[in-house]
Amino acid sequence: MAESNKNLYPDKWLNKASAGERVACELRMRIISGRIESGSILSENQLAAEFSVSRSPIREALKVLASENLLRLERMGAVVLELTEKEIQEIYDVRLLIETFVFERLVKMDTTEVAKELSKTLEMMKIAIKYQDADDFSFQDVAFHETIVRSIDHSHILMIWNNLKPTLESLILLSMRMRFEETYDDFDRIIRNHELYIEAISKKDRDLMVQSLHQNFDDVQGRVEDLWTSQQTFTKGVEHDD
Amino acid sequence: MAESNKNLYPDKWLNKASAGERVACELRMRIISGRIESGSILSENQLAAEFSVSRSPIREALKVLASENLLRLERMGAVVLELTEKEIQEIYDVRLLIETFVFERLVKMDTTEVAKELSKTLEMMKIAIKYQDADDFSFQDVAFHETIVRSIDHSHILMIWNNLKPTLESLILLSMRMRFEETYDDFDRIIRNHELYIEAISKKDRDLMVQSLHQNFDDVQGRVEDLWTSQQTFTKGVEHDD
DNA sequence: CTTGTTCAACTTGTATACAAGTATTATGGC
DNA sequence: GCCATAATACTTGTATACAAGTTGAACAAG
Repeated sequence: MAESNKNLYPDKWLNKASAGERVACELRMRIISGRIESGSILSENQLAAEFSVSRSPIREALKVLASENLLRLERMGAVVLELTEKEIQEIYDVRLLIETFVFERLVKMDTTEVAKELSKTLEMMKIAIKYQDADDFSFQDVAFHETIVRSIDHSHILMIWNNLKPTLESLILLSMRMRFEETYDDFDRIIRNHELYIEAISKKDRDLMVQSLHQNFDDVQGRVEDLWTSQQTFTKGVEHDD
Repeated sequence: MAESNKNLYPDKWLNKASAGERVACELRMRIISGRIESGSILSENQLAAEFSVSRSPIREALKVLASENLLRLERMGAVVLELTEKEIQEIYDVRLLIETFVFERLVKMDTTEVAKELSKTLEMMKIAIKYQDADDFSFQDVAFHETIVRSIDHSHILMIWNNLKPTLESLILLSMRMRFEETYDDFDRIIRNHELYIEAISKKDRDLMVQSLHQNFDDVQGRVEDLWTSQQTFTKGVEHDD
């Protein structure tokens, strides 16, 4: 029971974060993982007591999570929203929108620098696999896609990404932790897909890009479905993780 | 001097708003209109004194404006960012992305209800023109596009819209106030373009939609660059999920 | 004049206090 | 038992207080 109070969000990603950010990251993970059930009503005082901080950082965190559509702020309390399959699909829609837009810009640019950066990140992902570090792997995976988004220097597309990123990060994190517990074969395929992605960007091959983009989504999607259907199995896995 | 202190944001839109929201709306207008110069550094205490509220609502407002890319929160003070031509262009990129996505969904749905709602809003826009009320007109114009976005019931596309909306609202508001002072002919064309838009949605005519969408952009401000070469690729992805 | 140090006036982040409003529960009348 | 009303215990929104850190200027030493 005490174990289930352990933080889901990696502490080492919170080095210089304020209390509000810490609470937001942890709450986000708990909501997406299902540890906090959808439909629950959270109050500021209750959360402040639980996290041993004042209401100020809690308010900040709730505002952030509401903007990510994980909560709905009401008169009395914040209602936890469900991350349905439809929601996951919607996230995929947005990723497709963003990354396709980015690709169309990229084909008009010199992509050698981006490809280099992506290759570097991919190397790091391989190391993370070698040392079985799901968190590091997730971090690099997110960084991979952020590199792509940032490459075209478009502040509003970047804004959309910044809104999507926290949810995506949490999803990937939970998904990858599960995989490191179970099947290892998946990672070869993930790495190959990323290599395809880099190749598509280097060669400016639109079809290859769409193909790898879809496959990359399937990599996350498949496991996410299990994620909320077998909540207990997952939580156990986390507790053993320590 | 006294005149320049008048609020730019319409009071009647702030009926039930909190102090934080009021400050955010007013600050947004001042930044976008240029009354607050880009590069200025705003501090919480200074703003609290200026708006005669405490730092709490000010902090809330600054967070919001930072998420809209109008400010950059730094160690000491919030730096006001410039709304360059490039930025305006980017906003239209996103509008084009969103509304094209929405249209691709709409053509698979029954659009009679949406068209009806849009027609109603358009009627109100005409009334606003008749009575020369720039604020009402802007309100209905924004509502028109929000109706379109909401019609497909896609929470993440709606999130993107919600992020874009405040800036867009301010831009339209300022633009329309200027036009009501000057040229009147524009409004006939604006109304016609919106009618085209409704027609495109009713008849599910993709070409007409793209045409009216582009013209609508030209109406408000600036030009739209040729970015929709990616339409084909993007459409593929949308159809994939059905 | 230049350089290094100290100090004072700022800044943000967090905690706490207060006011106004809402849901719930208790209570009184029937 | 049942309904209306009042008291109570919550809620949020805002104001204020405090802590920690940063900036920049005054100022002394060389």
